[in-house]
Amino acid sequence: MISFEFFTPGEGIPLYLQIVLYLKRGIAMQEIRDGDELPSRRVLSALLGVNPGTVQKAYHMLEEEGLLISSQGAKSYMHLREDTTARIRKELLSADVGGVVHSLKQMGYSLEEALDLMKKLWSET
Amino acid sequence: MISFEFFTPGEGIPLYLQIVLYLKRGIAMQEIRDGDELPSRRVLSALLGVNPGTVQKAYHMLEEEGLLISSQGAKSYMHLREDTTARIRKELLSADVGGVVHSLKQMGYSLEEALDLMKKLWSET
DNA sequence: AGAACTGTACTATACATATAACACAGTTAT
DNA sequence: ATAACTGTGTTATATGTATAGTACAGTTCT
Repeated sequence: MISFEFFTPGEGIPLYLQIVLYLKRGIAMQEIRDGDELPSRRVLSALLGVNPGTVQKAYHMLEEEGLLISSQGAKSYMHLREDTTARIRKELLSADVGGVVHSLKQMGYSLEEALDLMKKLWSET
Repeated sequence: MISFEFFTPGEGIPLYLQIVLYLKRGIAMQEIRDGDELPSRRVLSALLGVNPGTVQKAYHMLEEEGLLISSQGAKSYMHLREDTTARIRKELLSADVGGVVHSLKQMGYSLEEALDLMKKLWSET
């Protein structure tokens, strides 16, 4: 059963996307594998303190991406092919890091300053 | 007059916040200085192709932060004290880079991998 | 004084997000 | 078979974001 113990809701980005993102990160670091069982919509919504419809929206989006399989009445499972992990990993990286590179460049940072900054923030957290 | 020629609208984050962010980045890199004149609500909205109310929301938020001064009928100007630049710079960095450091750590990346990744994306863009 | 600009403030509409409260059908375990 | 779970769908409500259109008051320039 996939755990959500490290899920920490943030701000500025829709809840259902945060759930999607959390699971994709789990896929990227291979903590979530093919066939893993997901909490039901009702259970997860109670666990996270959000609406069942919000969880449904997240699960449904993952199903449309082919990462999740669900059928009426039965439990839901992850569906990950061999090349899926690498694809998700690449997708997340370009979205996460790419945005920051853009910001730092616009703020006039050099690559060296950006690297130093990342080192500093990495050790602080 | 403050220029918006490098403003490129993104997705997933509200337009009025993107305008606020763009100006704060200009402040952080000291391209925008105390007393600088801003485009009027109508002019900027036409320039960016967005609604005047969206620009007003952005300007109003900056005014509430004390970074902008506007009075009825007159033009709007930036209002930046000595310590403001450093404060904004710090605020942006912790928000931008801090979020990515968190993501990369959650995805199981090492500092070295993160640095390599930033170098790669820096040269690509 | 008049024209053209400025900020400010409404109204109405539309869409996305999130909530609550249901209902119904299929699966699983006892 | 029954109970308790599962996925799926509906309705209604509320809030935030973004749009269009309009209006009014103050400022600036000629």
